[in-house]
Amino acid sequence: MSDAPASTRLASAYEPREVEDRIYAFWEEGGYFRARVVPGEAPYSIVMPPPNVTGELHLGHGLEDAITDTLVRWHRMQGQPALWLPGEDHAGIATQNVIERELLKEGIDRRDLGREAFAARTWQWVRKLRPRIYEQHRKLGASADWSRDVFTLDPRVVRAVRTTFVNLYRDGLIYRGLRMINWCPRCGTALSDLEVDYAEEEASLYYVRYPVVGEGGMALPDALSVATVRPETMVADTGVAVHPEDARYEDRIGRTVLLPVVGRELPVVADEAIRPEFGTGALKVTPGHDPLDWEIGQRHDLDAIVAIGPDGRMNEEAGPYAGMEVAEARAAIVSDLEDGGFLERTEPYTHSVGRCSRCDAVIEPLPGEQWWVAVNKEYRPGVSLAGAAAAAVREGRIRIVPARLARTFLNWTDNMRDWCISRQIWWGHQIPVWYCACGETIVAIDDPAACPVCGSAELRQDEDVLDTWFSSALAPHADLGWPDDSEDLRYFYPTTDMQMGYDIMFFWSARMVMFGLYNMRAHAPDGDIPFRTVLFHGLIRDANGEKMAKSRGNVVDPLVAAGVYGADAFRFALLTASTLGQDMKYSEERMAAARNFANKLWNTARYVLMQMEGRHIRRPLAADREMLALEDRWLLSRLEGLEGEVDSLLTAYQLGEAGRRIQGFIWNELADWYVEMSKVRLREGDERPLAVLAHALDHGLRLLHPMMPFVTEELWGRLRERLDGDFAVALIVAPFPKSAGVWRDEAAEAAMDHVIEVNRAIRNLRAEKRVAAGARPTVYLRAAGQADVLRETAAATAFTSRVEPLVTGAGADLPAGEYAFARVGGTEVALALPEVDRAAERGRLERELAESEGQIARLERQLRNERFLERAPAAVVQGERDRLAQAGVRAAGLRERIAALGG
RNA sequence: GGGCGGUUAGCUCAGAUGGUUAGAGCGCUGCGUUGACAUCGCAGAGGUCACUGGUUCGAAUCCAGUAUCGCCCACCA
Repeated sequence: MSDAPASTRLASAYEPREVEDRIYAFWEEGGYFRARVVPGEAPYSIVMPPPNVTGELHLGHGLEDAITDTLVRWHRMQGQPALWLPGEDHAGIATQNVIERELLKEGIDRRDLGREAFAARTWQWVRKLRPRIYEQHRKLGASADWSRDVFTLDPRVVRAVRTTFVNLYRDGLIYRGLRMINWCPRCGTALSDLEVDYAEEEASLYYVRYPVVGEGGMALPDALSVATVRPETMVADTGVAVHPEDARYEDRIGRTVLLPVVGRELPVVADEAIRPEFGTGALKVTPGHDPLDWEIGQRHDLDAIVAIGPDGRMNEEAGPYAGMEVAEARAAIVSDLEDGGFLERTEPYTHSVGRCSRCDAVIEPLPGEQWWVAVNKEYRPGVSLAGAAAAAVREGRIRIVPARLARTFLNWTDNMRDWCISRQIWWGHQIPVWYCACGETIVAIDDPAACPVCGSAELRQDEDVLDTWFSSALAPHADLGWPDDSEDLRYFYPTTDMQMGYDIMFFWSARMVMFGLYNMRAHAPDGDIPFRTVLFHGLIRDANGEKMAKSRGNVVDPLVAAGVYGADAFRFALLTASTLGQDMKYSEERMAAARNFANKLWNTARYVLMQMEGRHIRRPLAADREMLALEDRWLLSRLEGLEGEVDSLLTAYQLGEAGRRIQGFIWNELADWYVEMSKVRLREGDERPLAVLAHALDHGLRLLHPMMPFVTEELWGRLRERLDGDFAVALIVAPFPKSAGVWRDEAAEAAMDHVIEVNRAIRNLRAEKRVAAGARPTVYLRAAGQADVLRETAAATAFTSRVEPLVTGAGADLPAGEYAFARVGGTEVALALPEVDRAAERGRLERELAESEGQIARLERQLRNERFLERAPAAVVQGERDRLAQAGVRAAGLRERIAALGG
């Protein structure tokens, strides 16, 4: 791009398609994404939340790329070695489901294929998907270090996972245990609590009569009623429970009831967990199918019968109902209960039903042998996985943005329960545990060759794989090389920032903190945390506020949006659409607006470059300030103010606000005012604006580059050829502007504000009075304090407002004739008119007077308030006095003019 | 049952530590082809900042409460 001929004119509209690929290739060829280790320099590092290899990127990834790339580029431009570490996630259940669906299309069941072949097939898919994911990131301009790309099944990650597993196991933080689990019958695996989504669903509450058994096993006419939403689990009932202090059932405790239909005798036990006010106050206890019942069963030594199989069908324990789906069995049992006279009544009932977050199947609570992480067990005195994570946030070692989400984070870590990490699927990190026929269990990082006890080589590896989030939890340190003591790990860890949607706060951030602190604990107190700051962005919904989902058909492909509007526009639109932590609605209009901004920037640059054509420009020096015109000093002062604002906003992660301010400067100050004012001077041979234009464009492009990298790089490349000075070879590595404070000029800003307001007043009068567009009426500017300023900018006023301005003192007389009047501060604007509608003019002036008097009344009230005078800062009080004085002058002028118009 | 967020112009949203007459984009109205840009320019209309009370010289902003929409967490038979 730097070899573009200097005479090349820019197209009149920005064409992203002709720029983006070329610029991205230019960056890659320059190696700018590759982070170097520079001892002594503080690095910046951020790990990409690895997209699942299930498919293409969605809008959320687009937003993440925009956020991350902005931060990385900003730090890179500040000279820091900046690492954006990309990756992809194998996404166990999600990917397995995708492949299963693919196979199903070919009529193949994965079980017929076998584990090995299934994995081979899935690897094939991964090899196809990863390049597509890279391609998408590239289109969006992501300056990630692809040379360090990590896939969560890479051998080195496998080693990190196994090492973590073994260490946790040896510390007693991983154990195998029989517990109540969430079973997805569709996926055929256990799930963690987080992977179950609960939703209210309409159901029925069945009241069922359990006859009381008398002495000798005779059924009495007496019965005990229970209420249940799951009558099909009756076949696995092993007791009935009541509250110990429930007077209604006092005499039933310890007796026996008869399970209808099945005919089994069940003990009546007393348990504190029973809520006497619910239903009948008596609970049928089914330890095999309900978490609460499981606990009650444990306390009272009741058997756990499992009557629903892993496939979600009733099994042989269900007797006559065996083989039925749960719903079928429910209907059949209800019908049988009715026939037997056991069904007392049925009421409609709404309760929450858990469904698999991956496939939406209804979750069955089942007892199962699974691997667990003991999150609350201490591995050092007073330190547990969950406790350490909470402490890191409480103590401020890890900062959460927005801060309010720290409460949510802590609420989770403070109440965390053991984490079920084993999954009965094939795609993932197989658990590094081997069983020998002799009974020995081997837990090891490397595959063992033989049993250390009996020497047998006949070892069977545990068939389960780990929860995908187990490997994700290692992301920062494992991606940087842990368990090796790699140079990257030493230099880039702890990472600086982390960024993700708040929806995966618990899945990912909390677990990364737990495992980071555990695995890196030798580097405590400061080197153990996985990241210093974690940002949680909101979710992108569709234009109606609905969650985007493939099943709803409302997803927007980021590449399509970026293709239509340009990657820069896409990024800028998302960054400025909302604030961190807040959801946003996707809006085509916003995309178009951002596209228009890119085009505005393009054309502003086009103008500047055309003016510079054939010259070499020296940038303005603060020492020459007195040589510059008012608007020059104004623009440079505004620019420097902007640089300070952008710096503090980006430091505070207020990316959107920073973007809006840069846009405001470029469009409303540089393009709308400075460029317009420069035209007249340049035409008359005053070349001073060139240096100012070039400098403002240069810095504007630098400020905007992190958010809109393509168009800025393209333009900057053309600009640097014509600017003197020691320039970086590319904008991506050019220094980010820092406000040096040399150009701040409050007097110039105040003066230009006045000039702008005067011009606005003139144009307003023109429009109101319907002065013909081509007419150049005289305008008298009777100025009190700002006469010099108005004279200095008179040529610009003449040009931009299409008038002949005459600046006079405040008291100067006006030639006879008709005028339209306006007042701006100490300046009275009198626009000469061919004729005037007296009544209309009088009405307008009276409206203005009323407004002015209202303001005066308010200010006087304020200034009579002694407490205000006493307590408000002097500057504020003075400001109010000044305003009152101005309002007085304005009102007086209006009254004078109304009088002059006569009755 | 706990916790959190939203409520600001017709629409979508900004308003970081309380301080001019509350902003932007889109939309709307009027005018405009002045060689950077019609993906544009100029001007304009449009808001009791959800409501009530409080703190303060001063509140969209801080506090308490209310309404409403939404989200998260919790073993709601």
